[in-house]
Amino acid sequence: MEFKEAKNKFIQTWGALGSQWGINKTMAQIHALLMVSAEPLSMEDVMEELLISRGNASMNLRALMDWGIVYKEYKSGERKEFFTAEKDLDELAVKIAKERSKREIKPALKVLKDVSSINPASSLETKHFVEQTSKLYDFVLKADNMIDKVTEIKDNWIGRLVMKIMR
Amino acid sequence: MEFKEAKNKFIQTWGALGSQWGINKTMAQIHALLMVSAEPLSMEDVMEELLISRGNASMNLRALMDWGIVYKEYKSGERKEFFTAEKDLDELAVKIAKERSKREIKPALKVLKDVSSINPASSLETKHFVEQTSKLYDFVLKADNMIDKVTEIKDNWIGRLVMKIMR
DNA sequence: ATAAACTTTCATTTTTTATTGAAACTTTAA
DNA sequence: TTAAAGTTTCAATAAAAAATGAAAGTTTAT
Repeated sequence: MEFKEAKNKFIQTWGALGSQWGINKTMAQIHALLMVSAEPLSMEDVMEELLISRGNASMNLRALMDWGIVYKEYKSGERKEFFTAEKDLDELAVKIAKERSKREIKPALKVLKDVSSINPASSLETKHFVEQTSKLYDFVLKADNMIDKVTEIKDNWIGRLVMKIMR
Repeated sequence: MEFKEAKNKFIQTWGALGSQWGINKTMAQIHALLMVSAEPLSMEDVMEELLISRGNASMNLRALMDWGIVYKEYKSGERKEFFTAEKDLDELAVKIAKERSKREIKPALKVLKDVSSINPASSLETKHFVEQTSKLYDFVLKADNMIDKVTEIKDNWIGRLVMKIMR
């Protein structure tokens, strides 16, 4: 396998993985492309490499910047904007985890809290419902807190140690 | 908010969360419904509650069983099949994690390994590519191993302790 | 053996999600 | 200022994913 083929395979795979995890394919592909590009790329470059339209490139680059995992760069003497990906993988994981927590888990938690707070006095059915959703609330809350904690591990002596023990 | 409303809200929310994480809406909704049902439900019950077709119910119940998070039950005297969800949340999380690891992460790892193994001798561009994809391979491998480990935590003395310290 | 009760399959249709591309907008250099 | 270079927006379109429903397939009781 030579470079071009490998690069393409990587981008396709990353895109597919993205869609399986609720991130749109193009967004994941652009990110993949920027990850393995030694130099910042312009929007034109991205369009050409991935064979996508200007609008698509623009929208997904914006989305990636909103997630904080792609940055704009300006080259002196050039009017165009250039883009680079966050390449530190710990940083990348932390940003993705935080963003998904904020966008998806936190709102879900609110709903879980609400629905588990109905008056369970009435039927057996209701009791079971309240019991299950309460457990789920606790569980999701714990999982979400764990994300916060893992996020801090690299600043944290015991955390690193623990990760070594567990491996 | 009374029971029916709360139940519906829970099912809708769980369904939406599912699609954001690459699980189809109906599949997540059926799971939600079974989670909060005190009694096993028949396919008919599921169809009625969620207003979905027989085919849809059948396919998604099968998928949930393939994931190992919904079980068939037979009631004596009844010919129909009934379904229940895995209600132990630790067990649920472990099964989902293992399944996604098997279906998505493992294949992605294989690709990462392949593409990072091309000969980097040639250009600077190629060197950077190999470097980045190798790092990514290591990172994803570590993350995947972590899933295995977390999976075992509840059987594991030091793991539980660690979780307490980190919280 | 057979027919009633029930489940599965899959070609077709519907719904949802992503993409295009051209017009509107913004920025910059002269 | 203005026009060239570049970017964003969004209504229309295309592509992908999910759902339907009727026919085919199973199972079970008699």
